[in-house]
Amino acid sequence: MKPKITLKQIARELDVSISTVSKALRNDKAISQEKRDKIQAFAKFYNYRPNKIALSLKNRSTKTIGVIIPEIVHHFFAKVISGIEEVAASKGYNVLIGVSNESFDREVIHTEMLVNSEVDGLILSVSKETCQLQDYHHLRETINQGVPIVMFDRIVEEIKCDRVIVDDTEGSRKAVQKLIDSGCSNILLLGTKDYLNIGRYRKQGYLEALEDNDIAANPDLIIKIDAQGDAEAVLKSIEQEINEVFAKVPNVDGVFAVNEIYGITALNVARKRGLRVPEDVSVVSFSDGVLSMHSRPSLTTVNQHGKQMGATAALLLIEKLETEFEEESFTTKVIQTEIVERDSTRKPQLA
Amino acid sequence: MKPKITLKQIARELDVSISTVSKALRNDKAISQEKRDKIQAFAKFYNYRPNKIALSLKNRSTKTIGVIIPEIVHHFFAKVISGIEEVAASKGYNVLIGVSNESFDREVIHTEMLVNSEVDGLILSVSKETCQLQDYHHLRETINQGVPIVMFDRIVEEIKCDRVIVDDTEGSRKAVQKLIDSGCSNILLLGTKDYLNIGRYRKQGYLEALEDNDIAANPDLIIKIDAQGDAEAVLKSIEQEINEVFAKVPNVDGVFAVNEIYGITALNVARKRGLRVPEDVSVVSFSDGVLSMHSRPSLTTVNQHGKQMGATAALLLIEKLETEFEEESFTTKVIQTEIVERDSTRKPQLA
DNA sequence: TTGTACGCGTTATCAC
DNA sequence: GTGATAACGCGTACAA
Repeated sequence: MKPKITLKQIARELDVSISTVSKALRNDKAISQEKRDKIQAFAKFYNYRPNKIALSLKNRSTKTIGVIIPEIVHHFFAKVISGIEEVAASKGYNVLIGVSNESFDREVIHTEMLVNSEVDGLILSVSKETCQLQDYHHLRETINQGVPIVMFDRIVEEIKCDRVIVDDTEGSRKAVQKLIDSGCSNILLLGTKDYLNIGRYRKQGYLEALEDNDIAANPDLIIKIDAQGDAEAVLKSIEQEINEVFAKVPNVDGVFAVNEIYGITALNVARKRGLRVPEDVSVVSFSDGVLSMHSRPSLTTVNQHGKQMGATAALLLIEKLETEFEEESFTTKVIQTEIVERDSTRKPQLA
Repeated sequence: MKPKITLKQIARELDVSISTVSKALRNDKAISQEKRDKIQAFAKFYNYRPNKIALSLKNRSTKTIGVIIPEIVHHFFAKVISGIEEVAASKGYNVLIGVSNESFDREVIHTEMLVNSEVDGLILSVSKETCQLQDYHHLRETINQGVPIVMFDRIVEEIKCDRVIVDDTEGSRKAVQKLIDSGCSNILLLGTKDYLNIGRYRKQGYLEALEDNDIAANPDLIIKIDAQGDAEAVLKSIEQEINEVFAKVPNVDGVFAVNEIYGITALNVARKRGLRVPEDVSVVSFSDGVLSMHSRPSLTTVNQHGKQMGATAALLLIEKLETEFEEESFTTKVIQTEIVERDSTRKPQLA
């Protein structure tokens, strides 16, 4: 039954000035012990809390971090947010979230809304559409307005800002090397369109690993999936694409998928075709989810450490926000991936 | 290269008063057409945007909704947020997120931070710990401060507020009925501790379905999982519990799990024991995730419609925020569940 | 030791 | 038509 109370009300109630109350509450020795005690007790009783909006206006800082992601119903992004949230909370920051839904327009709208004095800084992963359109004016303006940006995962190389990325190329290389080490030589790459950096880099890692081992790349074994629609439809379409490859190139003995869904689907398709996993065909995928742990056989993955990415991005941003003299220097943090070996790959054949 | 610009700066630049600028920008006919045009052009050129913080202070409304959830790396909650976000964005609201991590203290801290003039209203699902401690002072205070609350999923019956819940009991009843219809009679319930409403209600639905069909409940077939720790460890422990039941009661022919993980795990355990799914044992689970679609066989589930829950909660809240005369009336919306039939259950035996 | 005045950016009211 | 003023809630430099 206590409505919000302000300094002014306390002042009137206790018959002192507002600034006396303000000082008393910050325990300013200029105020007599007696008054301090009295005011503090009163404030405590009425559960006084400084109005954050007023403070934000005064301090020109909202202690709030904006986060814009393409999609929240996605384990990777959820993990990133959890990392951001944890760090932010520990440093006294709030997290304001916008979801672009892979749309350029919504990304721009969210950026403008958030940057408009609502957040001190922005963490974002650009939408697919933005990658395609290559229109980054909203990001430039944000930075010009003095709001620092940290990009993660899907970064834009043309924009100068702090970045947190995964060692995509290296992660892929390691994954494919693992397949090769366990005896695979006809390795299918389940990738995405190249306009996404992750699609490009992961393909590059795949190619590097082949080259390292003097295996010629087979174009038939590189497919770029670009399915759209609802989940069930996408699944069907992926299944079909994979099926076609298996039909065309019967001696496929390894699959490297750029994400978990593709990996699981490949695994299921292979088994439906009567192939044993991992005996006949091994599967590794990049991963951001929970599917790999629960599939049968469980899926060997390249762990992206989403939570760590989020935490790193938040630390980078808060550090920038809290250092006075901002020389124009930008950091790029590369989060190392890690292969989590499960049952969809064979142990390396030692000699 | 345009730093933030304020009314004051425009006024000085154009040598008029601040209020003239303010009026001109809102196209007030009191200002001469000439000046209006000039000011508007100038403002547009410098990309003027009213400072939201100042507006919040003035209007005593932040156009921001606070959301507190126990866990964000969880498909169900991610979906709820996506529903909230979508509705909020369409109504011009922002979403501020706090994650309690199932901790009472963190829930309280987040509540206090958010309610402290930062948000106009709160949407929340209480943490497990809060359910156990039954300490709801932070929620009461929030409401007393005039900040409306909408609870979803994990609600607190002692607190009067709007609610969005799933028809847990009915959903469970339907699921178990489905198992019975397809010929099951020894149905294992994989539940959780009763202090969570969802645990209690889902068990109740299970019991109701049995009773409806004159099947006596077997205590050995009702287990309450309460695993904690990291994901892999939890998984092992669940597997073991399920294994023990199968060993003790060999004629189990159906499993009803209160969540997807338990369902998938049961499915995997059954198959590892050489049982065929769905021929020997059928499995149905409540679901909030993506596992069910990708498992083999795919899992029949009770869909919770998380996104719809979020959207409904947001609508309820915004409606309350935007209606002037708030009579003390609270709504409880029940979101209907829906059985999504996949391959872990047999088709009903017709006669 | 306490109070006054000012500014953060905005809008609304009222005077000129 | 236009501008000065007050108010939202706070903190702080400065005056008393």
